[in-house]
Amino acid sequence: MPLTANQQRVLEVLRSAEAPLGAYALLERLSGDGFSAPTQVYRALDVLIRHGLAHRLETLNAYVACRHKECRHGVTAFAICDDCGNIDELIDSALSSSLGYMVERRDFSPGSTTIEIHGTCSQCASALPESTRHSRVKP
Amino acid sequence: MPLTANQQRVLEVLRSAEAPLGAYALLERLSGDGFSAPTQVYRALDVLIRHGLAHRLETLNAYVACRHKECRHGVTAFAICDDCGNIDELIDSALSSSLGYMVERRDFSPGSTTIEIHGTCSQCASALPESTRHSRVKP
DNA sequence: ATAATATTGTTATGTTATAACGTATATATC
DNA sequence: GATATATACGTTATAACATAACAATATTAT
Repeated sequence: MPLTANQQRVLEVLRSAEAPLGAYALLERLSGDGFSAPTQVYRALDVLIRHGLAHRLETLNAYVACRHKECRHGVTAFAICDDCGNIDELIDSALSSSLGYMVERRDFSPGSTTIEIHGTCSQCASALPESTRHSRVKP
Repeated sequence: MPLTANQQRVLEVLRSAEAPLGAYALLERLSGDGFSAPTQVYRALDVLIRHGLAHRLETLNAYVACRHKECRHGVTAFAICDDCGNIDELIDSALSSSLGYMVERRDFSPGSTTIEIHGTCSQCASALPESTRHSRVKP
């Protein structure tokens, strides 16, 4: 399924970003490129997310490009480094199983699942002593 | 640790609610009781959440009282019924382990973790045939 | 070609959350 | 008790995030 010009542009900006971007941050980087209002960004994001090409991080109100070919897998967990803003997109079968069993035991029929783990990535942990570390994003 | 009057009131409203409440919904129910601005609600929520007496549901921008005595356990997952709005607060050691192994393998040092599972609870699933079901909250 | 579907740009508005300020009220420490 | 220190308070204003509604255009299928 082909993307429209606007959807392409939003995806490109997300892909070249080093950290998750909010909708208004995206808009800023796209203004002068035909984008002039938040609606346009949200619309493109909506399509990208439905196609598994981008993800919304609920705890940050921000968006990232999917790192995988396409994300139509089961459960995806996000490891979010509060220090450098880096996102790791984790797919783990043991985690999926645990979740599956847990909800099955409760007779709960799961739709979509959000998992976001805040913390410190290995690089930041080794680069900086605990005391001098500063949070770039909300914990 | 004792709660102030305002914090008590917010907690009471949350406890007597049947579904998660947004900050402005809380404010509405508390106006005429000394509350006149969102800041007051957010401040009380902040304390309640830090003390493990309430939780924020990131996918709903809403708040619930903790169902446990006090929630200073490890990871808590929320099963959110999109049909009736009911919240189930799940603590599962297998899930915690899976998460623990997963991040350990990546040398990620976890702080707080958010897990929210949208879907349909058992009551709603049996009460209504799939086709006639309507979503009360976002999926 | 024509109908049905999706996307576009624009304007306006709704919803959620925080900043900044001065005041008040507790909680310790002396 | 007096004094410092921490929190909590109410108020006003504004920031940040997201959607509604509309008319126009472009795409796709029949």
